[in-house]
Amino acid sequence: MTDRTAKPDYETLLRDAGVRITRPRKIILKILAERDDHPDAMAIFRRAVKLDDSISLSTVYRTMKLLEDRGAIQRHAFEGGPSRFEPADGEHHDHLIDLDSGEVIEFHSEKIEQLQDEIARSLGYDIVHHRLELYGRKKRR
Amino acid sequence: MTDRTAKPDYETLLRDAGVRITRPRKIILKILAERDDHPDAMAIFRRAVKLDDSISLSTVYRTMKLLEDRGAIQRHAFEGGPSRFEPADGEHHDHLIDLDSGEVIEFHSEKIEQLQDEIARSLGYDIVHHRLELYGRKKRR
DNA sequence: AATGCAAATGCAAATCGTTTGCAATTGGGG
DNA sequence: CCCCAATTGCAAACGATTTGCATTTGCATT
Repeated sequence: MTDRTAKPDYETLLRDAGVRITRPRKIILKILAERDDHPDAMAIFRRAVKLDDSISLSTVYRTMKLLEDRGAIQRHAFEGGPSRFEPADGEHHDHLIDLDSGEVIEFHSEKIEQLQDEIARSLGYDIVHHRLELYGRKKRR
Repeated sequence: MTDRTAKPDYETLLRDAGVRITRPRKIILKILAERDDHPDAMAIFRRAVKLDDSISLSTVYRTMKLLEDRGAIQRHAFEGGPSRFEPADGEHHDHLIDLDSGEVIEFHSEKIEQLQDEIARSLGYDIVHHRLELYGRKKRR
């Protein structure tokens, strides 16, 4: 059976797509594979510099762009701050952002997805993509 | 009976809240009251200059900030472009953005709202606000 | 109607996140 | 191991928005 938790081997995938696997790209891919949060470009840059202090911020931005175009990562522009990224493996989900900590919690509701489709259809539109973000605070108990 | 389509008289409301009603602010309020789209700061500035060519873009930005803080308008950061605004009267709604024209269509789904609440609650959060945007294209028939 | 003064303005310069031009470096196919 | 286009680092440019500052202006007060 297929291991649904296995991360795709982007290094190979990208090389096969004609993308050069350079030192900076290797490092950024590694950081993305190991992260368990939703870092922004600067956070990725900081982590990258620890592994190779010659990496530049523009390369991080360029690489994020490249990975996004290739469908390897997703970019999220949560309100206020800079874009934050996450690998695009796994299934679609939406986000709950903790207003106090900035922490991002993922969730998914098939019901909501269906309702969105119905609404768009009834307005004469096909959904290309959507964005559902809940901004909240931990319930004090 | 109450006229549910009546726009609040922001001029009076603001003055009573200790905000000075200046020439630029009068003009911007007028533009907002008459608009039927979701203009960004530059669009509002362009319309304002026609009524008083001494208005500056920073005043538009400052006024949008002030109105937002006072709850008189809502700011929407749709993907890609600059923030766009709309008066905060009327009931809550979400947005469908036409990817080809940039046109914004408003909709509301009580069912989706309820589902959101349920989800946040089950995650231990209170929703402060949320953002639901559908990006789509007109169905070709 | 004239006065006083904090609030608001216009302008230009600064900021933030991100992109880009360019000369120097490098991956990886031949 | 050569070659050359792809990629890099750097610095400068970018678009949206904010800010410092000297000047103007609402408007509460005489």
